[in-house]
Amino acid sequence: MTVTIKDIAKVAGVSYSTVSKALNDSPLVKEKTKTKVLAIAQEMGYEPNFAAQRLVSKKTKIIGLIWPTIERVVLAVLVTKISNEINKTPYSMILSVEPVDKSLETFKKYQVDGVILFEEDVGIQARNYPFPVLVYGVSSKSHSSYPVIDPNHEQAILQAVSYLYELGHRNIAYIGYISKADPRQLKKYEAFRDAIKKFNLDVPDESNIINTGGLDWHAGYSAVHEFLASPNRATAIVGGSYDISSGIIRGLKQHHIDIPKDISLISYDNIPQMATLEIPLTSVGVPIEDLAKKIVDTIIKLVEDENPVQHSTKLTPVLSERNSCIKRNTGTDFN
Amino acid sequence: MTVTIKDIAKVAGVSYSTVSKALNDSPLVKEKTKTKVLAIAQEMGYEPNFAAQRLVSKKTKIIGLIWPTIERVVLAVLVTKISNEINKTPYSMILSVEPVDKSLETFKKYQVDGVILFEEDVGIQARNYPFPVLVYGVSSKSHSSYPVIDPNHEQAILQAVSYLYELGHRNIAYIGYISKADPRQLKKYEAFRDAIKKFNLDVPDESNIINTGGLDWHAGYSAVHEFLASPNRATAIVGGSYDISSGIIRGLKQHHIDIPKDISLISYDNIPQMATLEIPLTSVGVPIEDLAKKIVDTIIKLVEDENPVQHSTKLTPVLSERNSCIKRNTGTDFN
DNA sequence: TTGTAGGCGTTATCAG
DNA sequence: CTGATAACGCCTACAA
Repeated sequence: MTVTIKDIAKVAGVSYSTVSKALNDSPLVKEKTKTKVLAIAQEMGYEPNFAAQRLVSKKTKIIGLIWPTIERVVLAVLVTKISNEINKTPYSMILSVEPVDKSLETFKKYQVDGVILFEEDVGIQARNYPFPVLVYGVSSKSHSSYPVIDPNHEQAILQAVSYLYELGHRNIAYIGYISKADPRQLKKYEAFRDAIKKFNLDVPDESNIINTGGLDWHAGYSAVHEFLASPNRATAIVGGSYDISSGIIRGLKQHHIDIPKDISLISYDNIPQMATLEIPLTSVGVPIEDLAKKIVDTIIKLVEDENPVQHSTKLTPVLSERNSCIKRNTGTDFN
Repeated sequence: MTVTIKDIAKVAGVSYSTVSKALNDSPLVKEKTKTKVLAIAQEMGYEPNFAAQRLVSKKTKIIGLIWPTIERVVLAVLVTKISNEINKTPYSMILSVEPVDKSLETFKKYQVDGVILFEEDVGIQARNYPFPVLVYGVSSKSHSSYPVIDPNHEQAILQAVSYLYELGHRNIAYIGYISKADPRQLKKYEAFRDAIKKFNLDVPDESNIINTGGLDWHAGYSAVHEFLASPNRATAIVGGSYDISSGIIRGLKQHHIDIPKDISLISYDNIPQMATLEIPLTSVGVPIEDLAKKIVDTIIKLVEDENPVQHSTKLTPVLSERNSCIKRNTGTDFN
């Protein structure tokens, strides 16, 4: 037998509407009765009935998260953080690992208040759903119908290249997954091309750009062989993701190439796990906590605002130094 | 404006209680009106209001899943499968990545119908929660208060050792994480010891057992060095988990040791991903789909039964051959 | 400041 | 077979 406000009312000797008001901290009830009711509620172990609250409020206080491809570390970390953040609010999170369309249908059924979508595919049809949808990914025209939280890959990669340039590196390679189907990966690749062009470091045949063909550590590991086979080996590498870079470390290690003595390595993805790798990796990207916070703040704002501003946000990535890159003699020094 | 059964009632020219019955396929309404109502509901795009249904039914149709440590591939796969399975039922899943105690409190608030718990710690206090809790892990006295789905590590490991023995291997090593804090890992270790004892293969100093000290691929990778340093190197390895074994492959490869020509490798964890590793790995364990199905079936049964049988289940692991083990001359052959 | 009454959308129990 | 009607637990005008 769960205790309801009526039970409390009886014990407190007031009507249950008064209890309701007291519980909701309404200014319409005397401070004294309020504290009394609260005390009794506490004592009786009262828990509000969500279903009833929802029925009347028309809100579910549930945020849906769509994450169709669950098996990658970085996103797993992000999901964890998002869940943590949501749990700090009155909302809760419900996860769907089904395909996007199906997930949205399910969420519609469940009448969630809002949806966070980890965009993995390009073609997301912007149907009319009865809740705001926030996309985490690359902002562009293609899905302009939804607001987007964009971790600003291009700026992050530019920071990485710029950092290496400052350290004196003039031959810089990129090892990442170049996938037409994944805007996030594509963006990083393009950003790298732009960055080295900006610094006049680009090589005509793009031999300093290696496509891993995948996103797991093994893809990065394998790419190292290709990297080492290059006639003019770069002195520094930008790794496209956490998993890939962890593979790169392994690959270089196998060939007894020291990081950072022989080769500097900087990675995209700014997550704490970077520090606990075999070699703590200097990395660029929006710190994952900030990212999670921003995503949660935004979706809740979208949910609670009457006329939400449907604009996208580009975040500001930061560079976290962890000693996997060192200064390099550029040849223009005077000694 | 969402459409309710009352709206349908008006259009159909019947009372809304009839609509309710029709929608629930009650035998108390004529087939003709039933189909008519259903058609209208369909046409008007009716979606039942979960909050209202829950309010009256006292059920939320939500299963909570507690998964405090999200960053491991095998469990991620299992969660995905469980989610898929639950989505085939009228239930939905809500995931919590918070610590066990806090998760349970949250779920209590949300009045979930049941909880699945991936046991990571030994000391789970069996409080009285208003829903059934199903533990995935090792069945033992320590948490006898909850029913447990046990993937039967001991039998799986025995199958692996037995399989290698049949192939002629007499020197078999185990590489896994031996953690007192993780009953699942501990169980596998103990099972291996028991298995080789059974076949009289045990070495006194246990030098054929290597503790990776961790569960990620890198832990397995590092353990290979230790393995190779052993004076009497085994001819076959039992890997403790998917991640660990993927590291072992890598480590052996680095030393130009061929699988299975030089060394046979069999792994715990029977997931499809085993087949897509660099070297498709023969593995033992309950197939992950079966596991997911069993878990979901069981929790739903617990939820829906009036007097649920609180007993634990040990599943039957299977061995899936994928050509990472070969026959070995035992020395007792006659040629 | 407090209590009364109506309603949120459904299901279930009775009469008709 | 069908239709009132009363819950379910809570919120919120409106009355007192």
